[in-house]
Formats: sequence, C-alpha cells, structure tokens
Amino acid sequence: MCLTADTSHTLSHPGHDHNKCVSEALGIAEHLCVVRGVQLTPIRHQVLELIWDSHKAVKAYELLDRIKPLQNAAKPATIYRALDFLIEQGLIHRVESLNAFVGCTCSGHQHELLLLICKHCNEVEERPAPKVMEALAQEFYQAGFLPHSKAIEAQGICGKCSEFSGNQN
Amino acid sequence: MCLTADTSHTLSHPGHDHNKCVSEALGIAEHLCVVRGVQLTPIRHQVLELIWDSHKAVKAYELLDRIKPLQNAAKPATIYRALDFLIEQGLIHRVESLNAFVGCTCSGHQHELLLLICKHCNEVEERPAPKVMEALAQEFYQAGFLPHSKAIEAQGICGKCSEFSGNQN
DNA sequence: TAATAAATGTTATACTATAACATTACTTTT
DNA sequence: AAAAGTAATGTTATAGTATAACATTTATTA
Repeated sequence: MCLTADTSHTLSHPGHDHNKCVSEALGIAEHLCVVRGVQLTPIRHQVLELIWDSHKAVKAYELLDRIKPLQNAAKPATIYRALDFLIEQGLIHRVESLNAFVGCTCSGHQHELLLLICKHCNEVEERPAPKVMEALAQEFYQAGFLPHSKAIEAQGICGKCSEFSGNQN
Repeated sequence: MCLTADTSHTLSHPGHDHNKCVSEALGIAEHLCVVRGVQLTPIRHQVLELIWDSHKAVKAYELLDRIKPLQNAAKPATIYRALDFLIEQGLIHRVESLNAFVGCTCSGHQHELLLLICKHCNEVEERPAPKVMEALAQEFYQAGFLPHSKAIEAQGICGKCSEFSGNQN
C-alpha cells in the first residue's frame, strides 16, 4: 500500500480482487481503532463498509439510503457523525470538489494525498505524491503559512478510461 | 501580479490600498470581457464587485443578501449564474473546501493556483506555486491521468496572523 | 453502584445548488 | 425595419448537503 507508482490495490483494475481490498481496509481500520482506544461501533463499521463497496466517491445521502435496511432509525446525523469519526481517524477522505467520501488505502500512514478523480468511471485514486507535498511545504514556508489541512484534487480521465476511449472510440 | 513571493497585492497587508486592488481587478475583468466578446453585464459586474469587497472567500447566499438592495429581484439563480460566468472567465475562484468564492488576481494568466486559506482572518491568498504544478504534472503523467481541473487548497494560519498570535499572545 | 463520558436517537432547520419554464433584451439575417 | 435566433434574466419550485439542539441510551471509570 501507498507505493507511488503501483496502483494495483487502489483502483479496480481488471485483475483486481475487490474482496481483498475491502477485507484489508476493514482489518486495518479495526486494528487501528483498537490500538488507538477508539470505538469502531457497528454503525461506523457499516458506513465504512458501504464506502468500501467501490473505489468511487459516495455521497452522504446515498450512504443514508443504503444503511437504512441495516439501521432502521438512521437519519442524516447518523451518517455525518460516522463520517466525522472516520475522517478523524484517517480511514476515509472527504473529496471536497464532490462533497463525497472515499475509503483511504493509506490509513495509518500519510493522511493527505493527491486525489485523482475520474469523471468517466468516477473512481478516485489516491497518490502520496511526495514531490508535490515537498513543493507544497516549500511554498507554505515561503508564504509564512502554517497549514492545518490540505485538499489536493484533480478531476479528469484516469489511465484506464483514457485507454479505452483512446483505443476503441 | 502573479509574482511567486510578492504578496503585496494579493493580501490586505497593513500598507495595502484595497481601492487599488478592486479597481485593478475590475479594470482587468472589463478589458478581458471586451477582448473575449463576452458580456460583463451589470449583475455580473456587481457580483464581481461584491466579491472584491475583501480578500475573504464569500458565500453565494451572502452575495445574494448583499446584492438585493441593488437588484431587487435577485434570487439564488441570479447569483449562481453570475458566479458560473465569472468562474468560466477565470475572474474568480471557487474555494472547494469552503463552498465559497474569491476574486482572482491572476485573471487572464494562470487559472489554477494554490489557495492558502487562513482560518483566523479568513483571507485567501493565491499562489502560482510553479514547483507544485510541475510536480503535479509529473504525477499525472505517471498515473496516466488526463487532468481537466484542479483544486489545490490548504487551510491554516497565514503569515500575518501567525505573527500576531506569535508575538502578542 | 454512582458518576461521567461517549454514542446514538430524534426533530427541526439552515445552508447550498439546480431544474424548468417564462420573459426580456440583444444580434443577426433577411 | 421585421423576423428569427441567441443570450441573459425573471420566477417558482425543489433537490441536495449539513448542522444545531436536546433526549436517550450505552459504555467507562471512579
């Protein structure tokens, strides 16, 4: 996980075993919560699982609809509280330019990454992008700016989708 | 304008003449619209002026409230249409992490910049950050990603504010 | 067990944004 | 100048995103 160039685990490539993605992500989440002494309650676990249903960014109200069969009493606050928790713990990202949420494959490591958002397949790829982060740090220093949080997002067409449209369209 | 390290025109420093900021920004906007053959109508001009009232990011409904004395019939669509136009023309930025809008000091030059958002004074500083952009381009290339638009934002404490809190608190 | 803190339930509401269609104003063509 | 077409605005309604505030329940600690 978190290798700069190898995206085999972060995007749903043809040969990609998504069950493995999910079980890895949930396993790491469970472990981190135990270590940190915070509670990955059933609701929080379910929301995380629903987010990990795909590599696409998911909307809060979509999660609400999808959790209702499991949690009859679910209301917006139910979802937003779970999302707040998961973000705090670095288990998911908020995609600012979409008002949506996506699972984090680097939980426990670096928290702020470059997010590549494909407009075609809607999947979001995380990249640690160390050179970008370094250049940003320099820029902050020059500006005398003390960063608390970053959002570095690009929308466009991912490699997979541009291959298809390039070759077949 | 658009100098990497000189922020004298982009942030309201003590010795900052904001009238000059505004008249420059409006002058450039008027000129660009003429050159491009697009209409900077009274509503669009007023919205741009309201945004330039400060270097802070402004919310759409705040603009709506503030334009009502001038445009009695103003409704949400009035504002959002004007905002869409101004963004298209590169005259303002949408700050994704705030759902808010800020004047662009680099209109006509580079459109996608690093935005430094101060949580204390709420001002937004634009920086071209060429090294960041270069590193991003490399990263896109490595990922096989074709970017259409970027949002590169940091929230934190700006130089001005950290000086004050550092020295006086 | 009592006290405290954490999480969830519940109602209400605030805030952000767009769709859809009517009307007006401006341009271009005839 | 009249007609046709395009761009901008008016207007109503509604969809979508998010939080506040207070009640209740569950878990933790003293």
